[in-house]
Amino acid sequence: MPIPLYQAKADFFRTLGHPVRIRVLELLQDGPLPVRDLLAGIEVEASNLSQQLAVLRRAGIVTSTREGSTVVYALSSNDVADLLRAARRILTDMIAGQGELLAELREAEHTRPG
Amino acid sequence: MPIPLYQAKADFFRTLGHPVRIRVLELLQDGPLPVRDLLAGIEVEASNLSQQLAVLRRAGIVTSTREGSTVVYALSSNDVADLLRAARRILTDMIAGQGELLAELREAEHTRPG
DNA sequence: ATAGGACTTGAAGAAGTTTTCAATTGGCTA
DNA sequence: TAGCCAATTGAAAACTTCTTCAAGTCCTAT
Repeated sequence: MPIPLYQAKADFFRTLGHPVRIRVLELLQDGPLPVRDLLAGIEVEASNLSQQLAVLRRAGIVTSTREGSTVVYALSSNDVADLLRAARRILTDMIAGQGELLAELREAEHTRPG
Repeated sequence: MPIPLYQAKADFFRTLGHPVRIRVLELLQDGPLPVRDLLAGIEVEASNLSQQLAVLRRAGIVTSTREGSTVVYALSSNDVADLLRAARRILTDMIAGQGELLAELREAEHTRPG
């Protein structure tokens, strides 16, 4: 019994839905990095970062390989970078759109609808 | 104090992270629809659908307009449709990738690492 | 005004996720 | 092999989201 595609999509987006996980993916967009560097770039405790990396690993979004005493993470597909770019575009538009909405709302306070 | 972009992104993805919400967005990809039609296309109680529509509305991803006694929903930007397509592509790749991974794992059971 | 249909809302409990801390593993060097 | 650093794990508590149900709004027709 295969998981329906809409469920898989929802799971995938839910996996992206955490600020630490987003920052990890953004940092990995320019190439693989050791945990040490992720830790330096994100304000979070080591054990919390590890938990979030585990979520990304379980979802198959990143891969980890041990190199000596450090562990290096990488995006498992560069389509993920595309997706993050698409999301940035949408968000930019939406924030701009909300700016307009806000302006309309402010106007509405003065020019009450008839 | 503006919300950091990585937080906005995480919130946005979290909003997409629910099977009913994904199906709503998929149904709206081809144009606006009244709630009645969404309800016909998704196996969920009316009140549950309403709750999920409210989540999408609050996030600014869909808009609703009342037309007589029915309410019509639409995507607020067609970039959302692009994003869903990007997600479908990634998911397809990932599922294929996981097929390979599975094959490797099965092999590993027989050819134990030395 | 009343009834009925379409949709939404509020609130409470159930279910799921996140954070945190202590304990643990794996590798390196003395 | 002892000690250390890097990273991970398990488990409990704190928090958030989801589902459900009863009650509510808004429109249309009688």
